[in-house]
Amino acid sequence: MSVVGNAANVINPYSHVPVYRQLADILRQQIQSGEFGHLDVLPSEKALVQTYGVGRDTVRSAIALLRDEGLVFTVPHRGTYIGPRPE
Amino acid sequence: MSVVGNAANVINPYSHVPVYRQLADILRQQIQSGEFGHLDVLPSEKALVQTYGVGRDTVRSAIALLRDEGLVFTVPHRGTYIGPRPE
DNA sequence: CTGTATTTGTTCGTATGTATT
DNA sequence: AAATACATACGAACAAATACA
Repeated sequence: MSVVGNAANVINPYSHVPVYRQLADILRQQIQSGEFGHLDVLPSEKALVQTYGVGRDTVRSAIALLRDEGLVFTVPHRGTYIGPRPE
Repeated sequence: MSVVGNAANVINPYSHVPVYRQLADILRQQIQSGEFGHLDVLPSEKALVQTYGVGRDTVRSAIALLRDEGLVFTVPHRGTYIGPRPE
C-alpha cells in the first residue's frame, strides 16, 4: 500500500469528528498496536503539537480522553506513560 | 528627555502586542543600539524575568524570536550571546 | 575531588482571550 | 449558548551541563 494518502495518521481539520478525538484515535491505535512499549513515555505535549500541527489544548484534550480510558497515566512534570496507573 | 517614563523599555500588559514580542522589541533595540557588545552575554532568563516582571515562557519566546532573526545564539547551560552563531 | 551555584532544557498545571462552529 | 481550537502567559518541578571555590 502507498504511504501517501493514508489518512489513518493524519488530522483532518474538515472532518465532523473533533480534532482532539481524531488525535486520540491515532494515539490509541499506536498504543494498542504496540508501537510504544509498556511504561514508555508518550511524546510530550509540545512534541505532539509540532507533529500533528494542532494546539496544546487539543493535545491535552486527546490525552485526557486516553487517561479516562485507562490507557495512559500522567505524572506531573515527568510525562505521560503508557499503561494503567500503577498503585 | 527624562529616562523615567520612557515607555520604550517597559512592558505594557494591556497592549495588543503580545508581551513576548514587546520584550523582543526591547532587547532587539538594545542590541542594535550597541548597548551590549558583540559576543557579550544577554542577561540570563532569570534576570530578564526579574527585570521585566514577566514569566519564563515569555522570556524564552522572546529570545527564540531573536534567535530566529539571527541576532543572538544560545549555548546550552552557558547563556545567550549577541551576534550571529559562529561556525 | 567534592560540593554548590548558575543556567538552559524539558515537562505538565492552570488560566485568559479570541475566534469559529 | 456551548463546544472546539489556538495563542499567549505565568507557575512549578526537576534534569543536566557548566563553572568555580
